[in-house]
Amino acid sequence: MKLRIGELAKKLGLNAQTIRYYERIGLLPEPERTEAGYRLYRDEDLRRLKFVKNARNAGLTLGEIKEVLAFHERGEAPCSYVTGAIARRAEEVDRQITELTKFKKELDRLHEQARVRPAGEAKPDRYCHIIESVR
Amino acid sequence: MKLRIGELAKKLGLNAQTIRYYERIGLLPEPERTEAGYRLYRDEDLRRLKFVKNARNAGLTLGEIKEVLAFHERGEAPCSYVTGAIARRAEEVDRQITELTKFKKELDRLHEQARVRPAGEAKPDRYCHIIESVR
DNA sequence: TTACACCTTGCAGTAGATATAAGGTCAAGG
DNA sequence: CCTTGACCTTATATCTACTGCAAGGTGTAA
Repeated sequence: MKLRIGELAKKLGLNAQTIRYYERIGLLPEPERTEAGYRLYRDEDLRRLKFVKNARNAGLTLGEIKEVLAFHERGEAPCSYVTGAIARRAEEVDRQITELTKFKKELDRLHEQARVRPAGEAKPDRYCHIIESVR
Repeated sequence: MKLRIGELAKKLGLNAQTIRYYERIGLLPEPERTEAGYRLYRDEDLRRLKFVKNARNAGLTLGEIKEVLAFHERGEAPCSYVTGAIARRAEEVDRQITELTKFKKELDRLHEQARVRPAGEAKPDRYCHIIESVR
């Protein structure tokens, strides 16, 4: 019924350290403890942490997730905030894909450069002709 | 002829702090100083920093760049090392593009979800139906 | 009893910078 | 001569999202 931190971690595929970290930064409430001081998590905690994990998977930062949880605590629907965060993230991802695609082309070109002028022919005024040919 | 850190930074589109940081981690040698202690950079320093910037643009980590510069200092051609680093990076970039593309699809789906069930209809047992629908 | 897995806290480290504080230098204008 | 402002100095903290480690406590099974 009640889980210790290792069990909770395993259940969600997280590191126990990560869960403690989330608690420290206020993303998770302080849980109940056993007499020996072990953290004990209830279903509610499991749900909350699952939510955090999903939100991370959706690309929200921990800061944004904290915001969303704050909405929840105030009894407000965070959905419009979430929608905004997701839209921002989607745009960023789009930009990243564009960047990386250009970058990949450049890397392939550099790799070609490496083949063209073989290694060993170092000139003293150059660090490396491959890098030197970066555009 | 000789540049102060701000001029060097502007010339290369870098932050002066970044240049000091590079010096601190041993990527750049300690430059000459004026009597007042201001750093003075020569053409050689400019070339070296330009190289570092290019290598960063090529996706090498600062650690890898350090390696490459060490080759240079030993009078060896770093090109085969560089070729390896670039190949590794290219593979990684490919993986990232694949990941991000999947992720973008998921974000778009989530955005669609947000439209489907309008905000305001919060149920008490849920944090946010958008996030809850993350796969 | 001893081995072992698990838990605790606290602190340090990662990459690659960027920001801030508190102060020194230098040239121009009033 | 003095001030203003841009620039420089160092040292330290901050950012993100964790991860690792040390030193020790707990709980159970052989």
